[in-house]
Amino acid sequence: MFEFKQRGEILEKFLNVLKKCPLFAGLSDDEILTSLKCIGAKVRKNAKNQYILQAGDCTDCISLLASGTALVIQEDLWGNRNVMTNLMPGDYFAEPFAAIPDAVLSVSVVATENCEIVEINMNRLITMCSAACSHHNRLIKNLITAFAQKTLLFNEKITHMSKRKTRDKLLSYLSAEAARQGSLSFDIPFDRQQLADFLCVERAAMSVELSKLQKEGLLKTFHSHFELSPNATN
Amino acid sequence: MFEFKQRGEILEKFLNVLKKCPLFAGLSDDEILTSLKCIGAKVRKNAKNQYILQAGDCTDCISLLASGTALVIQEDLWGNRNVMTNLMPGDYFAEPFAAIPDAVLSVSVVATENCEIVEINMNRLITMCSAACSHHNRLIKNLITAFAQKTLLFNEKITHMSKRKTRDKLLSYLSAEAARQGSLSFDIPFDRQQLADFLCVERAAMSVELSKLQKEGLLKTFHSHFELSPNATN
DNA sequence: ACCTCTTTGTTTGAATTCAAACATACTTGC
DNA sequence: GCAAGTATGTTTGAATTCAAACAAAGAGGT
Repeated sequence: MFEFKQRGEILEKFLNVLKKCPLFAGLSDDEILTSLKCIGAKVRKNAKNQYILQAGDCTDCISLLASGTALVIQEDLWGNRNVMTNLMPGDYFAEPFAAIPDAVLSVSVVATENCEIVEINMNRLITMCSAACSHHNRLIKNLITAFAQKTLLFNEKITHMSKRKTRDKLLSYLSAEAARQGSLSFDIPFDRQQLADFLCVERAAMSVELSKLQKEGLLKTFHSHFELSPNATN
Repeated sequence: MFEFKQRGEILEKFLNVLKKCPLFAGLSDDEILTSLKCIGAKVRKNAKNQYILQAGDCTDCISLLASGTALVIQEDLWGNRNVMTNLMPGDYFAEPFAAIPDAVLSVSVVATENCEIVEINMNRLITMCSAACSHHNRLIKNLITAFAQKTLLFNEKITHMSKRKTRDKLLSYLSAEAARQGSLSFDIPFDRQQLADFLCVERAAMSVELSKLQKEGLLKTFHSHFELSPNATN
């Protein structure tokens, strides 16, 4: 754990990722680094399979995934796992819990690869600094947009989950993913078990449906790669 | 449709509701009215069963429900209805779509009673007014908190929906509602069909489960009133 | 009071999903 | 190269849900 005290190699490394994060949209490289210093961002690392955050924890920081991949999950007492979202470099998480004082995490975050995380204190982010730096305004607007986009993402997940049949959940998710990536040929960020946990169905039943869909010619898939036939989205 | 040009009877009528809205937390009555004028809030009315907003629409306004009740729903081509949330006076909606330029509504909002709605332009809300009124800062912080709470609300819904069995979905939702209302005896804002659409199950199957739960002594219910037995939350 | 419409609970057979196996291919580490 | 572990697809019977129909109770209007 260290602070962004000065601009060094390690900051440069993250800059390319942070630039892609909607939180820093419209800011120059220098403004991003100045902001991180102004806000007092910190870096932490987590090894693969470690919990980055655990349900029951409290946090007042919005976390940015700088490298690696992770999953936001919910686990119940019987070991059932619900995958809320996947996290890629540039994604942020824990922001709603950080924005509400003393909110207890209802989800856990698990590293699926070795991860580096930039933590930004939410209070310092939304409280105007005394210097009233000009980009701070921009940051706050970006934060609102980021929240809105996360809400839409959950909206989408609910849309998929609201379908009654495994087949329809799959097609709903895969169509949305194709739309997001702008191509009928795309990779998903899940393996089979994770996809099943994301859609809240049995992996076995899902495998059966994927096989059927392939036999019917609606799609082709190999591991995490999918190719939808143009009429699969009807 | 009219604007908040001056403080009049009609504003007073809404004030009691708006005061309860987290968006205006920490603002005095006068500050709320000043803000609404500053931002240029407008009022619209919708009769029961009318669409307040429809999927496919665009809006740049966050909407506050001032009176009446409504449902945020998704409908697919086959008439399947997914109830995203219910809306009570003081609740707000459409805010993620208003916060993202040109975002198309993926949900509809239907009045379940006659409704009055206060519409607030999102751009004017998040853009500092030239007067830089002191409460504007507070409003923006409130907006961020409001977004965060909405995200947690969707999180909860996903938690309920992620349960595989109707019974578990019911218990998950009812326990959460009891916790929210701070009592094992409470009313829900849904009738049976709406609750089924909220949990994404068949009303018939849900009715059967509710009967079973009553026979097992885990709860009592009559219409929208529920009483959980203390061991129902295990 | 009467009729109609709405809401809720119940029943039934068909369709779907669950849950637990198992087989196969592929990785990973030694 | 080999062994152990992981990921994926398949199969099976049991459990659950769907979908449609119907009955009963209640609300609302005339």
